Amino acid sequence: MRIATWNVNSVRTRIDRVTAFLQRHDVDVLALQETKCRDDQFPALPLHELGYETAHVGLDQWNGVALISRVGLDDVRTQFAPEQPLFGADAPVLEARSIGAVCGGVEVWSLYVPNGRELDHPHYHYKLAWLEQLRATAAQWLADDPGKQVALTGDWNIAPQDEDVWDMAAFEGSTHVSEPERAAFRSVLDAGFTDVVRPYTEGAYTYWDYQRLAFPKRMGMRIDFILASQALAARVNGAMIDREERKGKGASDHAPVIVDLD
DNA sequence: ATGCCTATCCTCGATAGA
Repeated sequence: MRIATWNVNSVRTRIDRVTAFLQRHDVDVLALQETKCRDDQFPALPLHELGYETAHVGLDQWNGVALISRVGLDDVRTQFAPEQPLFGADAPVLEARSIGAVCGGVEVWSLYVPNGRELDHPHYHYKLAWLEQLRATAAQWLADDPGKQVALTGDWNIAPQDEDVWDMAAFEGSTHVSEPERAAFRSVLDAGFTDVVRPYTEGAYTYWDYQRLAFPKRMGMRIDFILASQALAARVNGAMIDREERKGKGASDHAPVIVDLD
């Protein structure tokens, strides 16, 4: 079975790239982030025509996450826990940042971790609270069922190690590399999850800014991850980052991340 | 060195992205 995750940065703009990607890599389950549309705007038809089921949650033009599967799509949930933090000063809202379902016996989550914006911004505290609740929830899943096969996939908006950005000096005082964010990411690993892609893609990035020729200059970041529970990690036999997908006109600023299971 | 930012909408400027 092959599972992929991709911050597509608008699914409507890039639906042709999505269908081409699914076919090019023979993908069974694809988790999308930043679909940037409402449920009624999600382009499900071309995916159904290829034999995939779809589940999507999107409230407006911001955020939005989806699961696309041809190996089953059961028990769909549009928040990882009832306690998933809300955002907004006046009227806090549950943003469309997580969707999970059981696909071919694996519980797959498409996660879009809040960006954080600035270190002193309310969004940064929201990001840390969101990650802490995800950790607590995922730890409880494994406490209830140590053999559970779970994939926490998506755009984590954290570069966990210095090698995950092209130049640490360029990120002085920025989000994505701060110690609290890195500690939050490590705490998810400590809860019983493993980055199953890194061993196969040493030194690779998953994101390159649209500006300043970042992609050809190799000024990238590794911020998209597939974390697997122990039972799932034991099935992994390969992984890759589809850097080709970042090339050309109309590319997302993120590349898809793929993992292969026995 | 696959290109000098891109997507959205209550759209021509503001907001968000990382």
